[in-house]
Amino acid sequence: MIKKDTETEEVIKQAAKRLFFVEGRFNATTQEIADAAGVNRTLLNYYFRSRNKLFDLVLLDARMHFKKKMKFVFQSDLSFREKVEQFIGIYLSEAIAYPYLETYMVARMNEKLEKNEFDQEHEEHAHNDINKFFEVIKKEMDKGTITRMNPVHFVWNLVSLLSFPIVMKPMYKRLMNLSDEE
Amino acid sequence: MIKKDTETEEVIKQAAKRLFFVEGRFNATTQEIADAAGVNRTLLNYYFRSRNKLFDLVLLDARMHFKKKMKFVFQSDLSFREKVEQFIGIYLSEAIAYPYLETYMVARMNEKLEKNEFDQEHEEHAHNDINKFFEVIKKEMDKGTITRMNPVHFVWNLVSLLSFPIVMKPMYKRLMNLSDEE
DNA sequence: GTCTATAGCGGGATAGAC
DNA sequence: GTCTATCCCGCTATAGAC
Repeated sequence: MIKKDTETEEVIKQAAKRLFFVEGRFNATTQEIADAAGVNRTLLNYYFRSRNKLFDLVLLDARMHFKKKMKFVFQSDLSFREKVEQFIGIYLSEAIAYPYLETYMVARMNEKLEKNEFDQEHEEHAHNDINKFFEVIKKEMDKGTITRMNPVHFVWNLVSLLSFPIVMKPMYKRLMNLSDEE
Repeated sequence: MIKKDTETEEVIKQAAKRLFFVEGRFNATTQEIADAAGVNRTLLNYYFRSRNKLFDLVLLDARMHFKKKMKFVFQSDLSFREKVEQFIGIYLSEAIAYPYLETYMVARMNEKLEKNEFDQEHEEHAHNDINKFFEVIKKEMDKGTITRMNPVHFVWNLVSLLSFPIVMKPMYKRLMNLSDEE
């Protein structure tokens, strides 16, 4: 059956996303992805040229998606407190929807660093976005709303508390007797 | 050259440890490990029967090592505050010596969960140790030294703040312009 | 655009000589 | 205990028919 252009492509990407970020199957083979998508394995090559390209694309997609949401919050005219609350809200809902995303990013990044395949391309944008956020925090400290500290540390602490439980869940769920109460 | 019994075995294990936990090369092949150890590839099979067995063994070793150190602290007669400080100290020095250990554990664990290969064996011991720690914390709350809360959450927060930076370092080092100040 | 068939390689594991 | 040679499998990628 002939599908509308790029439809199959999307199906494959969604399947890959689910495998990687929802189920945590980091070393999924092309066959497994194809099965999950309900398509023939060779179509992955047809659409994405290689396994690695697909991996990169899916990861990039996820980052863009998250960034767009965040940008929206920070460019709004909410109060600082509201912005942070929004940030937390989005962060958590994303993390619940894609519990393995962060772990996957770390794993992939290590792989790349090993092979010196790291691409600077999208790095500068990230720097800009984050630096803007730092500026906002600094202003807030000048106002005395939050304790003065290195803005880097502020974000760091925030993200630590939010993200760690997600990353470590599969592990500590076993070690302690936890339900999903956190 | 014939080496003293189990010496080569140790060399291989050390090499694997370094690759996994220090360099973060999670998908290292048997060949790479052998090269790093300066031995023939087939010796890995000779000593450990299979790649997976080696992986498991190295991981188990690391866990034991950490546990032993921790046990020593908790069985001492230090004050609660001192115990926590010791805990933090050990945790950080371990994390600096083996920056990828935690990430590796999470990655391996996901792999195992995928394949339902999870072994309960060493789980009960871990439960016991952690439950003891929980008891200590509870007593401390009764004394009013620390805010009353679920002990699980106390440990959780502590470990979050300690561990997250280590796990995420390779990632955020790139995103922000960080040295190793943390 | 989708499939079948096949090439080709890289990796894990084992046999057997030394 | 260590090495060489070899087997075998799983996976990616591509050629070519439909």
